[in-house]
Amino acid sequence: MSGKIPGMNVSMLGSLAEPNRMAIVELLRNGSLTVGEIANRLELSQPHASKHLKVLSDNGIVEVKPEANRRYYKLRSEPFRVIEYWATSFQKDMERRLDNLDDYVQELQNKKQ
Amino acid sequence: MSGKIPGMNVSMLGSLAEPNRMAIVELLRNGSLTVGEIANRLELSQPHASKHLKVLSDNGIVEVKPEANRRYYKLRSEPFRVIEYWATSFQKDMERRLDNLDDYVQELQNKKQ
DNA sequence: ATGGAATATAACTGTAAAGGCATATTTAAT
DNA sequence: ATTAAATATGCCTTTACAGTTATATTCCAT
Repeated sequence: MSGKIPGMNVSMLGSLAEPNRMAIVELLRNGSLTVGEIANRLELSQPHASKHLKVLSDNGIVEVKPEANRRYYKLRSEPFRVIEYWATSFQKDMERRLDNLDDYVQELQNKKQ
Repeated sequence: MSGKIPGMNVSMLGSLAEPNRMAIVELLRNGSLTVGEIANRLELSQPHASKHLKVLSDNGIVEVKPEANRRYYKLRSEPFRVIEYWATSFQKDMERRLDNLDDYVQELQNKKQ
């Protein structure tokens, strides 16, 4: 069962486009943390932290490792590879268009009519 | 360690994290387009397209070149460079942590208490 | 088994943003 | 001058989601 290659999708981006969730992600750069630790450091209520972590988890940004009472959340690397690839592809397209002078050609065509 | 990435902010990500705006951005891969062309191809109302373009413009994703009656929108490259750099920095941090066995160390520390 | 700690979740509220409609503004053409 | 085309913007409604509170669940310790 070859897993489908997860592409770029808006909901993944959306999960990162929220201040508290971005703060969580930045916090997890340094390694895994429990819900309580995350809530404490970011001064969020526990349910609030859990909710944001669920969004991040549903979008594949983080993964959980239960350890007795606690749940350790940590970043997954895949979404960041996907985002990097996506962003790079845009830069390549833009460079290519510059090389081919598509802009200039298109501009001329537009002025023709 | 590993501070914030200059230029990366959630509202920029948020401007891309909406289906119609993502569609606009993908459409603009091929070059600049007018509001009307964008609205037609994506089957959006003209005001709707204009509104989304304003969000993208306010966040530096696109730039405008007025040409008589029309306004040509095209992608800016900077935000994509910023996003790529940001995503790359996360992968580097994760690789580094793997190399340093930070996970293991942290796990031990956590179990100590 | 009982109590407490850590976490998840359901129900609720408030607010911000998407989407639609009408209109203002700018420019070209006649 | 007048008309038409392209675009922006303001107002309105609806929907989505962040945030709070209360409660349920799970696990450990005694």
